[in-house]
Amino acid sequence: MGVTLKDIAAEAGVSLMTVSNVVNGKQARVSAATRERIMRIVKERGYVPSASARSLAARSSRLVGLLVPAVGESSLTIDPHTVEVVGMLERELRRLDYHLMLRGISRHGEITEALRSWNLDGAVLLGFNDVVIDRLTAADVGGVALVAMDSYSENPLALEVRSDDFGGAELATRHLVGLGHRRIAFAGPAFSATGVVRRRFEGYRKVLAEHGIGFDPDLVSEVETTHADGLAYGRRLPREHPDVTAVFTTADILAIGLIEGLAAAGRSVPGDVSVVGYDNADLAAYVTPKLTTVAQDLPGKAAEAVRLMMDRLAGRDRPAQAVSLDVALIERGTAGPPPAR
Amino acid sequence: MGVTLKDIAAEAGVSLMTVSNVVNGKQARVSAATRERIMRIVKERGYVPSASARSLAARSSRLVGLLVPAVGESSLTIDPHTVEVVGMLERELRRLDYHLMLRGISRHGEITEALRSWNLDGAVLLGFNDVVIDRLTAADVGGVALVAMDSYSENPLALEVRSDDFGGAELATRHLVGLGHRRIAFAGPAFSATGVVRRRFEGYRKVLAEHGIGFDPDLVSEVETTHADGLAYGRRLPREHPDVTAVFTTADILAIGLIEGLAAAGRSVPGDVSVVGYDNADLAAYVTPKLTTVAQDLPGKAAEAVRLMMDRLAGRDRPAQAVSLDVALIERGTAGPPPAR
DNA sequence: CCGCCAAGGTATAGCGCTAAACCTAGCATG
DNA sequence: CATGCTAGGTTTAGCGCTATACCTTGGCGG
Repeated sequence: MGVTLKDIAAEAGVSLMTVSNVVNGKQARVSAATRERIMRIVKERGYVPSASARSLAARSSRLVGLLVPAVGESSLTIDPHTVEVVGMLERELRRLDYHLMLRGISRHGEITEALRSWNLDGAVLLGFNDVVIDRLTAADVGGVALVAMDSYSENPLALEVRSDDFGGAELATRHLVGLGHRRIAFAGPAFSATGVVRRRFEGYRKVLAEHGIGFDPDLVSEVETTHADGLAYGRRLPREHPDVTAVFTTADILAIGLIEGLAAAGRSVPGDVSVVGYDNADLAAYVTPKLTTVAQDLPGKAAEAVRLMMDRLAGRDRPAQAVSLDVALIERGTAGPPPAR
Repeated sequence: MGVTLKDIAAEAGVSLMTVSNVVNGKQARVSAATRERIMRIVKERGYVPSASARSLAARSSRLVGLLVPAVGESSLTIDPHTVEVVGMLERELRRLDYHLMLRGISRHGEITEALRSWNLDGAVLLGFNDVVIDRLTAADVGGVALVAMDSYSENPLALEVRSDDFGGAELATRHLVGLGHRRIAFAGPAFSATGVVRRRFEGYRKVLAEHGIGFDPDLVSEVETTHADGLAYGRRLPREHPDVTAVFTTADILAIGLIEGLAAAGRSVPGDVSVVGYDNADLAAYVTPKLTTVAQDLPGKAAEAVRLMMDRLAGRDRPAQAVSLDVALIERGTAGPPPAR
């Protein structure tokens, strides 16, 4: 069916290797005239190299895995703010003539399997918690450039790209403190899920301490990153902690649920309670009032991931194996001064 | 580095083909005792088959492409409601032991290249307009099972999965008419982009006609599927057509922008103007008031796409090569009776 | 005039796997 | 006893490509 190197070689009256060299741009070995003749035939015949044959012979696949957790039989958990990163990764990699394989991972061993089976040159780990990354051993990932996103494992096998979560939390909390809030709650998922939440929590605590505000563990709530859980939290918050005037959350979707819950409990935002989200999802700008939130540098994240991976593939590792990207506070309508007593 | 069939064969004292047969579950050829011995060694040594070698030798890759338009150097255009479909596709395919390759397509020839280079068994075309699909010729796709999503090309080379766009529009428009609206505008992107919008438009027209409501082309506006364009449209609508009391839009995000624009122009939803969206995106439930919209069967879409593809791969094509999935109207808070005069 | 080198190739040997044809007991059958 | 069949393998011949070693020229310095 397909045109192969051999066909081209026969038509051009040269050896197969010469065609291979031309197709792969190995300039040194071929005269300009031959090269042009071959290229013309390649175009004419619509020759497309076989990636599997290449990968087999060259022991490099120019394939990068995009590994995403898949809980059991359920669908992939690509949250909306991750989608953008995926799109950007694909573009960057395509520019470098790499391809992306999307793979859900439900058991730990599947990471290894995917890497080995497809002979992946690299992989991006999206949304895995640090434990999974720490469990990867050198035996698992021989020679594969692994980039973990938003992890705080210090596993030297994995390159890491993340936002400055500590700094983002500082920004948000400082903003609330600056507006005059003193009873500021923290809502986010369990720490164990990923170091990200812990870093944000630590940023929050640090700012409280800086301003001499006593830390009250009661104001820290474990809330999943969903609208429903945010809603439930918002409903009970005024009852359980009527003195809370502001909430820092670790996700926009949670914040939006929270605001709806507060409304259901008769509290207005930002009149009675201020809310700050995290991620600056598109949707943050679509709700009313528009959400004050912390924005991550998504394009930067994708670009850094690719850069780190390419550096490792090229063997030029640099000292900094973990990159932390800047964040910014986006002030919109959900954070204001606390209500006058 | 990797363990190969040969290693296992040597250790088990059998030929390489026997191991291959065991690994691939070709029961007939191997005794149970041998099979178990081999499986044990396979487990012990952590053998993982090489996908490239398989794909080369077997002329089938168990790889499915997910082809998405990429405009020039820009990032992939996976809209949020598409992401869910992607996740579901991945899961379904993984269950069947297929893998997914995500690939942005910026030039027409790239579809062919991707198919051939990786020896894809199948591909899902996401978000391409009908023209692109019509341009695919048999030469391009020899033997590849192509499934186009949301297209209305009648190209026999492509299997097609879509929602009942005509019916969805009927549902929405009928709902508005039922509430008493007579001046109902239609807002969506240009028809040329995809047959989807045209089908929705036709559904809208049909219901108007059914109820003896004259069709006014002035009430049809070309608005891109973005918040910004919806906003702009909402701002100018009351000025240009003060008598319009309802708008049917082809996308939630557009509808949400529209509502904000109407508010800016001093019109309230649904008090002054009713709005119906399309897609039932998550965000439709997060805005205030919650958006009345048409829901598509996303899981069904993914499942049908995989089913059609597997049927074609197995050679059991059925007559219906295009599947149309049911839609449902989700009544929430943005559609009500027209204001009393 | 010889040795040597660079330029421009070619020949060979796989990469790891599978499809297909082939082999060989051992046993039942007519 | 020749025949055929089946179970349980083995052998052979690639799939399309790349790495590596090798082979020719012709030109040039010594």
